[in-house]
Amino acid sequence: MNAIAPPLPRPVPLAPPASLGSTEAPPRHPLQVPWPALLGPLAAADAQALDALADTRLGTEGRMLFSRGDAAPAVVALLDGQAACGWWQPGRGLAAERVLHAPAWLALAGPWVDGRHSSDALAQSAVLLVALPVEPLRALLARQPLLALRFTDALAREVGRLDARLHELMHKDAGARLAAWICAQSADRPPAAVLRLAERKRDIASQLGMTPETLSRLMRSLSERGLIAVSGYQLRVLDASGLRLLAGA
Amino acid sequence: MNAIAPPLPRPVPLAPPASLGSTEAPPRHPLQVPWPALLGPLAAADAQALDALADTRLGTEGRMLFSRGDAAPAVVALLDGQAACGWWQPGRGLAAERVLHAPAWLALAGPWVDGRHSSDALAQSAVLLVALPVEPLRALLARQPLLALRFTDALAREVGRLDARLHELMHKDAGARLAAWICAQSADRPPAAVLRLAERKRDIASQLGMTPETLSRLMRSLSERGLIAVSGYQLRVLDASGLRLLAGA
DNA sequence: CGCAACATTGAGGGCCCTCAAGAGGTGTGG
DNA sequence: CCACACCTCTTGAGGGCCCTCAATGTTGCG
Repeated sequence: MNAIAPPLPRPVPLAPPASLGSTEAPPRHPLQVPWPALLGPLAAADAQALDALADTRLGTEGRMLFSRGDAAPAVVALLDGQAACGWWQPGRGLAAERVLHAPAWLALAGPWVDGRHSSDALAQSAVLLVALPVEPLRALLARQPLLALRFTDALAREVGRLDARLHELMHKDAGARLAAWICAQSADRPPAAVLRLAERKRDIASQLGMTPETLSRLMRSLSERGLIAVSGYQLRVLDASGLRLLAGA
Repeated sequence: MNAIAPPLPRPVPLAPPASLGSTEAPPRHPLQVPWPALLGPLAAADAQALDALADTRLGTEGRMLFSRGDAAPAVVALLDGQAACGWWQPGRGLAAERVLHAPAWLALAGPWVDGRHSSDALAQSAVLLVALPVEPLRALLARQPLLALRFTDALAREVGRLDARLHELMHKDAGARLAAWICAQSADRPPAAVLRLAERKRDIASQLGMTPETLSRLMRSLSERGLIAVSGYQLRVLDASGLRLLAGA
């Protein structure tokens, strides 16, 4: 049928149901943190100052990193591995609202304003985290205004992303959201490149606000209409303009 | 039936269909800007520095304030009046994604990061705006780190609000969203106070991601079940705990 | 009064969720 | 090596939520 390549094993085979519960004491871990990837271009002195505050930690696959309502005394970034933020429902697992691949901010806004995490977060692989305690960070930013502006920019980007997702969720149907997502995924790639899905399909569906069943049906529909070719976790865009049309942009 | 008081006229009788198009040159308008309401506690010197950058403008009811994709050279706040941000659909009007009552930020993140507005904005009454050109603002914040932190906080609050809305939209049905909205509206009020809806019901519905018809039906349903009492634009909560239960929190 | 905009109410239907069953892949233990 | 457990995705059947379309009632204004 739509042969691309033999299907590959799934991206991150989720560990046995995450055992919520006690936070095992994580080992300290000296490391060179890639601040520019998180905050943009940075003065060397600023990077060193952040390093001085930084507290890096390891987490094992399947571990709960934090939960909604937990005290959030530090801004947290993901330096290595994969993690999902969303809503933990007992018996149903974590409904992912966003899946993060390092390097990325895991908790950027929550600690800043009300000191609470606003979602549950789960390690989907072994992860390496870095935490910046917010009070010392505030003090640092009060001395280094250019660094403060980098955080402003990062937060503004976050607002933009959330705004766009909210807009899509309110005004587009499931098919359009999927088409838009595929377009976004293949945006900065060669036209006919093979795209490898980096997350479980159920997580993709969850982030798009639909069920895995609906995602599967829509994938088949797009495939039958000749817009994409799918095989397991590999995907190729066959008709980019048709996809954009469907996406309603 | 559920008598509270005679219904009052609607909040903001929307002007004749907004004439998109040319931006009439708005008059300058000297004014004391209430920065603390927008940014939190501020040093007097910082407030004066902002005043020096501020460019206040008047807008008439029904005027388009900006459109999606427009260049956004300045951060904009609403100082007086009412405005709606959302999606302008030719022939269908503006689907409001958020309705703002002064004082509030109208465009806080967009100018910061990509210099584009991410939504359409419409004046729902006569409005008074204040614009802070982003480049001079950056320069100011680079000199006044405490002021930069105030912007960081404002952006972090914005992220929190968007995050919460996204979560509700993804996981709650229309009834739960309405119940949650009513709870939020009556949060900081005496228990049995009469609540006056400050926006058109179609805008409330739009912000909650539902149609006006669905909102109307749900209002009637809540009213028939004795949870609230509605009369026109007045609303009273009769069973707060029942509402919270319905809201799923 | 006539007109315009809004809200309400009803009828009908479509999108997408829920539930269930089956296929394919992986790791484990006998 | 095979059986088994367990996870994933897929596919189908059925139904509910909510949207669309249309008609009616109300309010405010010229």
